[in-house]
Amino acid sequence: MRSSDIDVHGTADEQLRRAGQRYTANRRSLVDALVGSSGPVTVIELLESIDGMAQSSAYRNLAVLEEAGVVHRVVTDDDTARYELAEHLTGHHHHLVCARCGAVIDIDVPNVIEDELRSLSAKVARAHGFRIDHHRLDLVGTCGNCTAPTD
Amino acid sequence: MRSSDIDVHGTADEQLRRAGQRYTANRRSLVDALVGSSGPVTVIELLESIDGMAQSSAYRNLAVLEEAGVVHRVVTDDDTARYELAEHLTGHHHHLVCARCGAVIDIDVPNVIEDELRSLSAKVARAHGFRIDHHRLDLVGTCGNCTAPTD
DNA sequence: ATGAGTGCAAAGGCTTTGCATTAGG
DNA sequence: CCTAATGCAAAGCCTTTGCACTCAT
Repeated sequence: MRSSDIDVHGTADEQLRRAGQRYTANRRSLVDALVGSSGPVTVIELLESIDGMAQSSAYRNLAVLEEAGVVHRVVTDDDTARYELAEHLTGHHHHLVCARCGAVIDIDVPNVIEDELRSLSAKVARAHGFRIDHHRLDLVGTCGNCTAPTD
Repeated sequence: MRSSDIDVHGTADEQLRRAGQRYTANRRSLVDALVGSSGPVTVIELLESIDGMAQSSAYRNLAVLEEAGVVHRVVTDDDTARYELAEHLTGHHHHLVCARCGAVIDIDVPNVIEDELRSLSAKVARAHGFRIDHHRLDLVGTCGNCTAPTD
C-alpha cells in the first residue's frame, strides 16, 4: 500500500469530517507536502515547501490532522518534531535515523520481525497492565553524507 | 547485568577520566539518582530528587556524562528529554511508553527478536550506506493509571 | 595559581496561545 | 450570519549560554 495507490485527499477529507473538521486549503497543502516526502519532515521544512502559510497555522493544522488520524507526529533524537502521513496512508514502516544530521528514512521490516513484535506486545501488555497501541522501531546510526571525507 | 551488580560510580569515574573530565559531587548525585530509577527520567524529576543543584548544572553535567558514555539521552513522545544510565551499566533493554502521561518503563526483549534486529540492521546498513550504531524499540500504549475509571 | 565546575540570570529555539480578521457553510 | 480558520504578534516551555565566583589539583 503506497500513497500513490490511495485517494489521500479523499481519505483525509473524510477523516476530518468525521472529526467535525473541515479540509481547508492549508490542510490540503500540508497533506500534499507530506505525500511528496520520503520520510518524516520538520515543520520548518513543510513551511519552506508551502509558501505563505503562517507558522501558527502549520502547527495548528498539523495538530488537527493528527487528532483526526491523517498524519502522525514523530520524535527522534533532535527535539524537532517531524510529521508523516498516518500508516493507513503509507503502510506500516519503521525509520532509519542519522544521529548526526537528523535525517529520517522510511524502511520496511520483514514480517518475521513484525510478527514477533506483535506477540511481544501482547505479552508485555499483560505483564504491565498496559493497552499497547503500536510499536516503534528505529535503526540509529550515521548516514553516508555524515560519514563522508569532508568531516 | 544490573546496576546493582556493577560498581557504577567506579565505572563512571573511569569513563569520565578517560574523557578528561572529573567525577564531581554533582555528577555523582545525578548518577545516584539514575541508579534509583526504573526507567528514563526527566531533568525536572532529577532536580526534584537531588535538591540544591542548579538547573544549568544538571543540563551541563548530563551532557558531559552522555559525552563520556555514562548516561544516555532518550526522547519519546513528549518533547522532554529523559536520561538513563548507559546500557553497559543497565544491560540492553527497550521501553514501554504511555502515550498519555509519558511514563517510560524498561522492558527486556527475547533474544530471538534481538538477533533478528541485528541482522536487519546489517542489511539496512548495506542498502542505505549507513553505519548503524544501535536500534531503539518502543512499545507505545496507555498505562494502567491512564486507563483508570477516573478518566 | 589555574582551569574546571557551579549558580544565577538572561537568551534561544521550537511550539502554543490570544486576538482581531477573513472565509466557508 | 455564525462559527471555524487564519495571520500576526506575544507568550511559554525546555534547554543553552554568559559571566562572575568557587573549588579542586
